[in-house]
Amino acid sequence: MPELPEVEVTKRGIERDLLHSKIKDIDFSDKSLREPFSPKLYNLKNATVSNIERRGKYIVVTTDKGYLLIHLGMTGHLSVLDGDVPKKLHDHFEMILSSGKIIRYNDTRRFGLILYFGPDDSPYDNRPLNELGPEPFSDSFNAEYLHEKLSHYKKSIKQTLMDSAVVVGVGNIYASEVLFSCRINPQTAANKVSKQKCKVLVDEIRRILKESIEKGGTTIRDFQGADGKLGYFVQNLNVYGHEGEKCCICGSEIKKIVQGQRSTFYCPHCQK
DNA sequence: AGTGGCACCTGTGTGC
DNA sequence: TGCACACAGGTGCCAC
Repeated sequence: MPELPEVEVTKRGIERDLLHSKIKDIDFSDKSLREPFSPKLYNLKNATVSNIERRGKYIVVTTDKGYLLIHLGMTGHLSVLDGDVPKKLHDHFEMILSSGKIIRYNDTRRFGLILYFGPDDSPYDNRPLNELGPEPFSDSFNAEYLHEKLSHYKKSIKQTLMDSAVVVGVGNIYASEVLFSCRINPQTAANKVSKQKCKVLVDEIRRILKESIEKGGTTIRDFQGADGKLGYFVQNLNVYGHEGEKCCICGSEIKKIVQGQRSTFYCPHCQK
């Protein structure tokens, strides 16, 4: 489901109900996500939420009794619900707020991650957050940085853009879309991408992610914001999922290839 | 240090 | 209709 825009939309969706509110109770299932749920999560009972941030594809909830780190994996989803909504299949975690609302986490494939960090143990100082590359919207993500970083990688630019040590938040959909916008062939070796192209990459990554956030993210199968709304950026996808269709620029056929066990979509004519 | 392959898990669509 | 298989928005670990 979620790349950076979808996580940002989710974060904004829970913010109004969760920020400055009190967590009355915590509940989680006995099935584990990427890691098992820790009983320490109960430390968040009666905690007051002071901050909610997105870092890469992670959501960090800060309280006076510790931190909650949430990753949505492939199929994770947070919703804000009224207290009397019954649990559904694959609901695995929830915070019951003193307002009566519930923040509930559903994750079909359980590739997500929910971790607790103590008040004196910032998640920013620990894995996985401390190994992440720069935020795409930050000043430290610029053409100079990207060009230097790419020089270390011989693998394809597409796979390299999806590497969270290089830049966070660009997943399988937006990697294809960004490279199409930049007219870069996804199979190009990362260390062969010119500094000029790096400048274009930085600009296009920012533009596309920003536009997607504004449209509520991309809904391919099941993504929805915390309010249940679907994402409309799917209408702006030019290549992802468009195998066999005509390129909107040149009219030639969009191809699908596999790189690192993930599908890549591109226009062989526009992206040389 | 970088890289490819695989693992984690469930649901859905396709082709035989 | 049933079955086998491929594939899906992510990430971490392993051996090379």
